[in-house]
Amino acid sequence: MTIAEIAKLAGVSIGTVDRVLHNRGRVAPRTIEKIMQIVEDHNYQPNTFARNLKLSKKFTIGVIIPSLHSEFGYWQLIYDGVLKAVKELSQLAVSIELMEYDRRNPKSFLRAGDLLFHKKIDAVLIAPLLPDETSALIDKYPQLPYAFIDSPLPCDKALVTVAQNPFRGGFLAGRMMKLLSPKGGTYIIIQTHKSAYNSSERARGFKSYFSHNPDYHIQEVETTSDEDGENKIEEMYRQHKDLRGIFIVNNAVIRFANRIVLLGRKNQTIIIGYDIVEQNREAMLEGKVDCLISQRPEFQGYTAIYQLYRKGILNQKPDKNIPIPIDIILPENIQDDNSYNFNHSWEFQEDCI
Amino acid sequence: MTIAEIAKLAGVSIGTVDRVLHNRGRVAPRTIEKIMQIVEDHNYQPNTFARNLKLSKKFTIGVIIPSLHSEFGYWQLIYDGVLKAVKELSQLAVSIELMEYDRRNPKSFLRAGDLLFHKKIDAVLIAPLLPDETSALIDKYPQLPYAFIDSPLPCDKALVTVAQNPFRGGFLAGRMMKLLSPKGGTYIIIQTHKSAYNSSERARGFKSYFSHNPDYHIQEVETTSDEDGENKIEEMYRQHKDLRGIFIVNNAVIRFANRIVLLGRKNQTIIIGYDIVEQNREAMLEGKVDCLISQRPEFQGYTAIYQLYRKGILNQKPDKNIPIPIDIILPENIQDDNSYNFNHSWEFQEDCI
DNA sequence: AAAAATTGCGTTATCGTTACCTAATGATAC
DNA sequence: GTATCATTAGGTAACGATAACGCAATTTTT
Repeated sequence: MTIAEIAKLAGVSIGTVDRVLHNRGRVAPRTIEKIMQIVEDHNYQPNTFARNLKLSKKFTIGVIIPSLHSEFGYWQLIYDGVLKAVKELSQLAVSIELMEYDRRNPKSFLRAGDLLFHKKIDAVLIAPLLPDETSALIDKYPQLPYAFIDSPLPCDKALVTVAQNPFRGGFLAGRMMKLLSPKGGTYIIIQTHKSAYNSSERARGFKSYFSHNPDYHIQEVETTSDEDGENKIEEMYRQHKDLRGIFIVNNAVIRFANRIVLLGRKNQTIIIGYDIVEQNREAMLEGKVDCLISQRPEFQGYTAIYQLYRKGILNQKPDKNIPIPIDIILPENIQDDNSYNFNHSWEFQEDCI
Repeated sequence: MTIAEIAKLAGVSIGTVDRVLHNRGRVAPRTIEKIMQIVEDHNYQPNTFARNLKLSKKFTIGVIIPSLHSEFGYWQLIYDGVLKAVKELSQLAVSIELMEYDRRNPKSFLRAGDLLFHKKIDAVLIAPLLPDETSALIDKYPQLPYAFIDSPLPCDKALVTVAQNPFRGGFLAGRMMKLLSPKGGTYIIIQTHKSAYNSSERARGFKSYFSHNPDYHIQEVETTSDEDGENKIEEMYRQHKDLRGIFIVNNAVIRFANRIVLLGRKNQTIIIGYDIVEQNREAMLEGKVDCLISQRPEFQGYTAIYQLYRKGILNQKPDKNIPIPIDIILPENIQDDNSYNFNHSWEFQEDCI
């Protein structure tokens, strides 16, 4: 079904049909009705190729995420996925503008946002780690479609949210802790970004798993400065002779693992953390970390870009939430981590008959 | 950069440029050279929208998979993902032709193939469960792009393979067995499709995990007819008093779980199987199954269609292998199974402050 | 009542690519 | 010297959607 066919059926010209379809007025009410009837009856869908050819629309997505080199390269992994998607979609007029910020410095976030909005942006991919500032930024530029990544923001300002359920992630970490350390004792949750939604929810999920189990005593530790956290760990070992496990709610697990190994306490301590960033992978291979929860950062970046593209170029309604599976990584399957990385792929050949 | 611009730079008409770009001859060697130089210098990429508008190409993907209602609905899940992708891509001229077969009947596979190829097909999505027949079919129609799904075929006839590494899956199942049943004893691997590549590789991976562990004795059981397998299980319990775990290498886990519960042996037996099909989900919620490995069937179908589309419509080179992550499902995280299903999504709101 | 503005609709050029149809030019054959 | 052919190249009509423009026929304003 094309505009010309609709025009023929309605006994008008394509110009009139076009004016009806785009609500550009200057059409008699009876004509509008007749045309809309035909459009609905035949379920007319505009030809995407013709439409985009004519409009020669450029679709630029602004990307606001923390510094790529921060957090042990976690954001670089997200950005890898973004780049992969953009590469695939470049011939469909999609491009990006990257703007990094320092998540410990709210002003840098607002600055990044303002800088970005001075460029021509058609959509925004944002990691809403700073809820208030993100809300403020969106209120300042409310007309654009926003995709949230890595972490949800409990509001309906997002077109799509690509993130893992942090509560469930923490809950599952609890289950793994119990499997890996069945005896019970004292267990510690470490948060380095207390105010972050993901952090506190993961901690809540972990506690929730043990809430009815009297054998497991859960302690929480918050840290601010860098050395602070490691020192608190030492203190905990002194206080709790039965300290058997540590759950770090983010990718900083390597910091604490190193200290625990240094203290000679690794043998008695199960360490569970987040994300297969390079240093964590090495730590796991060296036996310093027992379990990692992964949230597939490349996939998140890739998917978020595709959702915005579908909205912007294809005019489709994206899924409101894209839940990221909770991957359990153990030393036994970290070799499969290429499964989690778009840039490598395993070869079937070697295993084949 | 457009064809018109190239033509201007080369001092020829767009018709000539077009003839060069499509190798349609009738151009002087010197002109060809000049035009190709410009094309390379400016890295000319044809406009996808214009190209497809002009060609108004239809891209139909033939889908050959086992009956949707077989294997407890596993293939329906794959097909759900296929449908989701096709829905998104329908406005980009993508459509499918489904052809089901009975994997126990090689002839039905060949018949399905022949039926399919009588229709206008531009690409094929195929589950190569029958290696010889698949090879034969491809050799018969070698010019089309093929995507393999669910299971690899060790040959280079596929444009793209979307599948999980079955060896690693079995290996990880071994690890989970050890975690869930740390005592050791006799453990059984059950295969219902011995000749299937996935089945035998998963079994091999599981055995490999325990290959240097004298505490775990691994026995293999093959079954053909339906009741046969369940009866063999009974026999095994009689023979091995220390039978502590069963690994079923596919989604038929429910069959054996039911029998084991009936025998009153569930308490002493850890049961690990594959795939969150509806019956397995229920079985896990009822405590009949302890661990499932999932291979994200919806994602497989979705991704495979997208890869073929990228090749067919966008003329891009798809990734050769798309490895599917090995998901570990436990009763504690099966509630998150919506994470594995495109059709549901969790709401952040309920958990938010 | 004349001028101005509005309404309703048709016409047409354009986006970049493709494929076909001519039109030159030069070479060869008679 | 003309007819025939091959080679090389230019011209152009689609593909479908869009939006500017044009032109009557009305209605509103002065």
